[in-house]
Amino acid sequence: MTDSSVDDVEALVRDEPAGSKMELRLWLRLLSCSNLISAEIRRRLRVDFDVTLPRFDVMAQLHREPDGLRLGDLSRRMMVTNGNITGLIDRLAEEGLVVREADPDDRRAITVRLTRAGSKMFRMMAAAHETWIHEMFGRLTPKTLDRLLDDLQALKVSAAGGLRGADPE
Amino acid sequence: MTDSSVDDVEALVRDEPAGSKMELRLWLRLLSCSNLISAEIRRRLRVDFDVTLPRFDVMAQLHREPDGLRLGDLSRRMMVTNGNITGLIDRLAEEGLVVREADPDDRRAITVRLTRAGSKMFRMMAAAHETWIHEMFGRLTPKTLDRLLDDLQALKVSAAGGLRGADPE
DNA sequence: GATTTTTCCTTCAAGCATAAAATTTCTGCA
DNA sequence: TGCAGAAATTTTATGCTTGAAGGAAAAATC
Repeated sequence: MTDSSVDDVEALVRDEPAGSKMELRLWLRLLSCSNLISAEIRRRLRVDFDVTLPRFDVMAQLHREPDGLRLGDLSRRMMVTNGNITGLIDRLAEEGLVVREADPDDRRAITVRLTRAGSKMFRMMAAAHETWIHEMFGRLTPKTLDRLLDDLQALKVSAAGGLRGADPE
Repeated sequence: MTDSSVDDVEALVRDEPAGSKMELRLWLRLLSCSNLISAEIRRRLRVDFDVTLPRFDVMAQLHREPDGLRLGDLSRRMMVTNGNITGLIDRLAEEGLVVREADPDDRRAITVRLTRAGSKMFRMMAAAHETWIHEMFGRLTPKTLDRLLDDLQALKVSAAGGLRGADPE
């Protein structure tokens, strides 16, 4: 048993309604930013390229690995479940954008990579995507941008430390 | 025609790979924060209360309106489509947490409100939710918290201005 | 070498979310 | 009055996502 149990008790005893409300507001604001932007990106991917965001994300990962990725690696990188990846790759393969390849050394494993068509398609989408991001983020000053990058990193660390079952070390 | 068209041209002509990369990094970081936190909240809602986040969100809206809300208002507040709300309310009604009520003045409209059981359930979940948020956001200093609140507001404004079809005024 | 455990992937059932089309009801207007 | 159009909701088809269960292959253990 470590000091963490003491911290827990203190956290339960301490009541700070003001601080809690601020934290809640921040969470809601973060969520609305994220949703606003991702909804717009989804919309543009659909209208301009007839592609969904998850498909785009898969292709982005594969584009960085010309030799392909195992399905398990893909699901870990995208932080989604295995079953999800199976379906996404099914659909992308139907469209001829990716191919599944058996691993000669491990018959359980399957490697996926972009086809030539998939790679070409991704490069077009990535260029558009970058300009979209600039349209939406471009009104931030470089200073604000830097600050957000830092502060969100701090938030990420804070949140990761608050995960249930997180190791307090 | 305003000065904004001039800005647009300049934005197109200007090429700033460094700035664009920073913007992309910021977007990915924002997304990973948002996903990390919302995944944890979803997990805890499921484990502790056997409830999904969308259901929790609906109940949160209804809890603020004891007289109930029309389905259309609900879908606008939650920024989701009408069809989505129909299904969510179906399921919540099956569980006895909300009730649909016909509007006597407008036979097209339907008002939804929390039942007593739904209200009780929501109050329990909301209390837990607040402590979860504190566990994840509590390591941020008040200064960082304020700064994030401001900077995310600026991002929201920037992004809203970059929506396709957005009025440049 | 045989048995257990782990890893990798797929399948399944349920729920969430969207866009587009359909239904019912109301409103405005000629 | 009659009727065109708008508004509120539902339906439909499709796709994403999850958690849990299952099967096949590899690795670890005895």
